[in-house]
Amino acid sequence: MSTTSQVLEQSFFARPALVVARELLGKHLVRRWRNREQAVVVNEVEAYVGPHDLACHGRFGRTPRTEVMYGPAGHWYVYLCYGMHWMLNIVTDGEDWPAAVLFRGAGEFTGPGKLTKALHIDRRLNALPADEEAGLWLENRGLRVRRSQIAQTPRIGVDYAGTWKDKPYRFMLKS
DNA sequence: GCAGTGATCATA
DNA sequence: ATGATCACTGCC
Repeated sequence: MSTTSQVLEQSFFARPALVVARELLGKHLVRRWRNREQAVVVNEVEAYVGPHDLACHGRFGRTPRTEVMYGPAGHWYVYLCYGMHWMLNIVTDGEDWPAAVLFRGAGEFTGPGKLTKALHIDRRLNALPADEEAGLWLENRGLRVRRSQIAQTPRIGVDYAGTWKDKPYRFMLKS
């Protein structure tokens, strides 16, 4: 049993989105909000791998919204979807390469919109580094995830993405 | 199956 | 200024 708890640094995220996504399973997403701290185990993520990925927001190039994806890894990318739901992503890869991992589920919260609502996440976190000062960060608390515990499927809600809609870039912890 | 909801971006 | 689109959710 591990007693250590390591905050994930930028170097963890400055790798390909597919690698980061897989390794985020079993890590703890920690939220500090109004002097309370809540930690949930990440159990569902999706990788958006770059400008050639027809499901990735970076496919249209730099815009005000996607600018943060072109910046350094380990920063939050938060945007509003369908006028109601905040989507939480962490920027991956190197600078000038738009890629990110979407958090779809953690702890008892299933669905990206329900997760952000439960953790009080909105655009105030956009473009902030994932650290304790921001009030939202990731930790390795020593949970082991075997490859046999990971399920991989196509991503959700990207039917517009041509052949990229079928890429198995969604990673889930089997229960 | 589909309405709700509003930011974002292209077009003008 | 306008219109289309949207990495979702909840209710029919």
